[in-house]
Amino acid sequence: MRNLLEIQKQLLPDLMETLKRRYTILHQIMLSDIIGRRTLAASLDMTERVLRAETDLLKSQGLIEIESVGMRISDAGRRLLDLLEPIAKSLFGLDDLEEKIRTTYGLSKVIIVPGDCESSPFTKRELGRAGAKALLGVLRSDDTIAVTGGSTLAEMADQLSPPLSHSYKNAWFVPARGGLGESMEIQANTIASTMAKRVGANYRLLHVPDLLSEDAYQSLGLDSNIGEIVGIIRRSRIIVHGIGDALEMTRRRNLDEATVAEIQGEGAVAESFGYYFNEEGKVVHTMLTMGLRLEDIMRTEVVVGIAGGKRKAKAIHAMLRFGQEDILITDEAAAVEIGREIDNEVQLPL
Amino acid sequence: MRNLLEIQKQLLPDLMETLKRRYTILHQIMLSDIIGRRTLAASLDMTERVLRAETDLLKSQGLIEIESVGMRISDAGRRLLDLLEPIAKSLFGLDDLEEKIRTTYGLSKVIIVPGDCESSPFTKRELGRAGAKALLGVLRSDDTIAVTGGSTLAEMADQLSPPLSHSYKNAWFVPARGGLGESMEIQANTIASTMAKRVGANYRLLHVPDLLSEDAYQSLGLDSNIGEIVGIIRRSRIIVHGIGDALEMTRRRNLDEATVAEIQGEGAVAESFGYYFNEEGKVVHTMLTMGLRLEDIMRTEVVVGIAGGKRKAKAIHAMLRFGQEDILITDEAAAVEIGREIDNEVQLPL
DNA sequence: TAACCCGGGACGTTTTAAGACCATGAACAA
DNA sequence: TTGTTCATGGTCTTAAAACGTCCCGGGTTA
Repeated sequence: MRNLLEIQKQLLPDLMETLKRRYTILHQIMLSDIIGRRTLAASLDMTERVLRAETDLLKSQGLIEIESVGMRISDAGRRLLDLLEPIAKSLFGLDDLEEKIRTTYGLSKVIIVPGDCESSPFTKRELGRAGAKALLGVLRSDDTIAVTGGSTLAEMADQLSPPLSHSYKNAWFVPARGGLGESMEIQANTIASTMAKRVGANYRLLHVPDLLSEDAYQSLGLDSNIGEIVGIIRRSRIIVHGIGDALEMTRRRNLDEATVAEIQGEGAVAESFGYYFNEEGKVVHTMLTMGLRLEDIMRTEVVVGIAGGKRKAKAIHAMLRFGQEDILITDEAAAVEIGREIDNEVQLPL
Repeated sequence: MRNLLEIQKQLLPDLMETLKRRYTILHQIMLSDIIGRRTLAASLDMTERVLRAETDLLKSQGLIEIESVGMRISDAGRRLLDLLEPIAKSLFGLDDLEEKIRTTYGLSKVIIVPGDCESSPFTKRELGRAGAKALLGVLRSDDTIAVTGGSTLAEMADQLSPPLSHSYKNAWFVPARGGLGESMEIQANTIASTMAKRVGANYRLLHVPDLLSEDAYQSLGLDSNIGEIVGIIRRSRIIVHGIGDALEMTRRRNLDEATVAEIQGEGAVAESFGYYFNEEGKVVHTMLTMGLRLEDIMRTEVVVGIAGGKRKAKAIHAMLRFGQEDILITDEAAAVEIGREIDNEVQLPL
């Protein structure tokens, strides 16, 4: 059932909006027993004219009856509404959840794609698409954008397609951090260059390992070339970062057991751009690396976090508590978990 | 799955059109491997510009890839097509069937509503709605319309709602025939008056029984009042008639056993406006009654037949072979049967 | 009976879709 | 190598649809 909608959404991107709108109108008419056009328009916050177009359609479909005293739902309309209810629930459910998360943590935007990244590669792709769309929504023509690595970011880069007739040839994509000992495709460097190519922008790479010894850090810091690119990175207006589970990231970074134990001992649950966060969103561990620093993130105008899957819910939630996110892209599985935790928190003080 | 599609058809009738269009385009691109805009536009009979709008959208959805050599379907597009196939079948199946029936019997229009009248009252209602819509499509402001009786016609009358801003106050609705010994709601007289009222037209009634003795026929024929209304009936520009199973109609008319046996013996399968037809569409039995005669039907401009349900498929088919129909409104159950029979016919000569 | 709200009509404005052309570039055949 | 063909993508103009807004006659209600 739900599946069909997802399929159609690809061919009819504005299907959901229309469906929601008409459902809402029909629903409102049902609730109101009988209601006039102007009153209805006001209560739904629509202009009279567009409402009229919709009600004319509903009438021609036999879903409502229009009389001189106003509009009322027909039997067919009532039946349709019944059939539509479960669909509408899930349709509006995510909206509500987006709004809840948004207001709770003061974000400017939250996007939840239906499904679960962990179980479906399609959902992961959708997550990437949503991220790409969100990025294009905030991207200006001469921006500098710092991106981290990770498979989700890689997917996002793949899904990034330049909008028709808009030039980003003065924009710069840079990696937020150095390279991890991982496959090429999900390196921050790779992602920065892919994104740049896809939208017709420029890119700079940071050729240093993510994890540095004190010595190496000092000596590399003196390199003028590296210094320059780090300077660019730190002045980014936009950061797009994945969010990782702390434990998983220690493994991916191949940290030694002592360090892993230390990080775990500090209660770290989330990792992003080289910092480890505990459940309260406090930084509990910092890695000595080149690239973005905590203070840069604080002053960055647009911080876009992107991650999905139930297993990452805790980590995402920690990042939200950290409080620097502006836009969150996640999936239903993670969002539902986060919503649950928000409810628990609210109930505790009672 | 199918269910949701039906719901959407009600709430999003316009989106279904675009869904079809985009599916067709995507499908064609898939079949063509790689194809240019102009070539594709020509093969789909669209102008280049509107095709371009669609392909731009398909591209932005990541369903096709546009290169300098032309357009080709992407992996995601191919997957989507697979998923969409069963849906498209039901979306297009009926259209194809309509066209097949239409061309086979030289009709001007065939409308098939999804479902089965016999099993679902909703389908019957839809049949009525479709009939009403079709009638309004051919109705002029000063027409005379003859209608028969029957439950389907009654439903059609109920679903008839006057189109916005069009006056039929010079139109006349008349019954095609006299009254049957049946319930009031499905009398031709009742239906004619209901329809007339609903579109703001006039009506005349024919107060004679459907079945007449020779004597009665002669004497009533001399009545000037009846003569006048029969004259109007016979000059109708439009006839809307139900189609009945022959056997069933003999029962409804309460014919005596001898007559029933006679009609059956003649191979009658269909009944409409008082005539019985065999499988080949030949009139095999005529009832002595007032109202429309065969020769009137021959010269009538617009003959609209409306009936549904698998059980009536044979009868409908016989009427099509009779060859006087212009518009046929039926349901999926009957149409599928008819389609099957057409296929058999075509294959026989091979 | 007066005030109010209804649907439906009308109209000017704005936005969107469509049509028509052209520039440019890759592929291909001579 | 060069000319031709067909592709995309851009732009300009025009036609049409959508929209905001106001008004009118009619029915309902206080």
